[in-house]
Amino acid sequence: MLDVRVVRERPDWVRERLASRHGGDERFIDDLLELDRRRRALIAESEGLQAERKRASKEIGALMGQKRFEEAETRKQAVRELGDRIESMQRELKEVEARFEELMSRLPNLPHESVPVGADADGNVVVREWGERRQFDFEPRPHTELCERLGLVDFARGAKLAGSGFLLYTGWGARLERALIQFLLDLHVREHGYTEVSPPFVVGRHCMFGVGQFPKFEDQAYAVQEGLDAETLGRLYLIPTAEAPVANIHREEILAEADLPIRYVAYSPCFRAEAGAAGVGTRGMIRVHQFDKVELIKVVHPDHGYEELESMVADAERVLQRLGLPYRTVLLCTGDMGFAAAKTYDIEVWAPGQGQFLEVSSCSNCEDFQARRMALRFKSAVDGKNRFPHVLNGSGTALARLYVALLENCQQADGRIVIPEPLRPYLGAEVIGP
RNA sequence: GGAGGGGUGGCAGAGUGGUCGAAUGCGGCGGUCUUGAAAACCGUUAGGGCGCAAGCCCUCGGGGGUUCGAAUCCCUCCCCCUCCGCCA
Repeated sequence: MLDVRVVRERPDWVRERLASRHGGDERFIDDLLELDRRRRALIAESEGLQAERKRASKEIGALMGQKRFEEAETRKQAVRELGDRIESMQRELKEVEARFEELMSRLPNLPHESVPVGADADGNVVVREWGERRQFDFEPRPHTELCERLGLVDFARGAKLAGSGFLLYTGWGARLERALIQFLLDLHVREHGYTEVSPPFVVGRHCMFGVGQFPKFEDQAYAVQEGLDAETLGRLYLIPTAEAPVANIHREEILAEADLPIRYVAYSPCFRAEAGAAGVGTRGMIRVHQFDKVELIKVVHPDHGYEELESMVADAERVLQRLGLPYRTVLLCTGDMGFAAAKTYDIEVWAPGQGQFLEVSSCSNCEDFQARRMALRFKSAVDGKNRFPHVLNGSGTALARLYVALLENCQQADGRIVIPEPLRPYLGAEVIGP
């Protein structure tokens, strides 16, 4: 959620910033400002009347105390009419406020000044590349083929169970997935100082709203229903990312400044309906309805939001460095960023079997956009005022695509997979294959 | 799922229709005293909104209602606790 005051004070600037994203949203600014004016006028007026009623009611109480009942009755009649006016005014205020909130909640965050302006992914900027792409003396196979040959993932039976886009890992395939999760969690906990949490894999809609998933992207979520009770449909949602529960941990709290920074790491499966994306890269494990992810979340002082973003990206990159997987880090342009983000870096790992880079991490500073939506504040040690912290999220990293890259990069001519050194203790093997 | 009890400020805990945004205690912060600390004493300490400001309004789990007036009465939803049933 944007700060209304900023919209009020610098509407042209806000319009320009919004237009630099995907565009279109800037046209709501005039409506928004009009609703804001109307809203404040109604508040001022109805509060004046409320003050009057409050005073009069106290007087009535005093008259009753003095047993001057007739005078009290006369006053009551007048105050009753006042009450009616207040009520109708507040009904109108409520409507105006609902429309105002609706508009506010659908406006995306404003891009940070350091974000390149661009319409789509073509405007993104590669900020660094790491690692040498391996030279193969044979044709590197795609992960799908490797998985099938080695019996790591049973795509057909996964689809049989839950439909296409759901994976059944088997044998060493399942063990490798588990080893990766463990490796990632340990890396971030032991070496990067994050606190491990294990959240619910479903959240209420208030949490989805808090991180900016709702209301705009409700069509992308899996809604849960309890048994046969249709009333309960939509009370809970399968999480699309651990960001949904973890970023909301301290919602509606006022933290002490000394509590900051807070750094959490969490493993969770992620569920994405991917409505409208049917047929787009649906083969294999690159785009699926359920995948595992280790997520990083930070809640930090606004003065340090951007240094914390840089260190978060470094933490995520370390994953690929340790595994020896070549990658590049991309600064997203205004047109390619997510709804809540003010600045985002994507990390893309090289997948030789695909002949392309795969996005395995997306690290964003959402500034106070989410904190506003979830009423997350901290008390400033300087002036005692309550302020909104910056909330950051980053994948550290997504598993399915990391898995793809690992298999494709580490494959041998005979089809075996040589496991990267740091992962061996977790897997309990150096090589997968016959 | 059934029966009962309960949600008040950072915490504990009063308040059952009026001057109550809320006693008191603890904790926190500031001060006095002290070489320093403790103790004692004094003061201070919820959130949100509107307003240039003075100030005003709202909030006692959420929403709705009764009333001139609601923390207090009614309805409803949510959450927590105890017991029973079922169950990983």
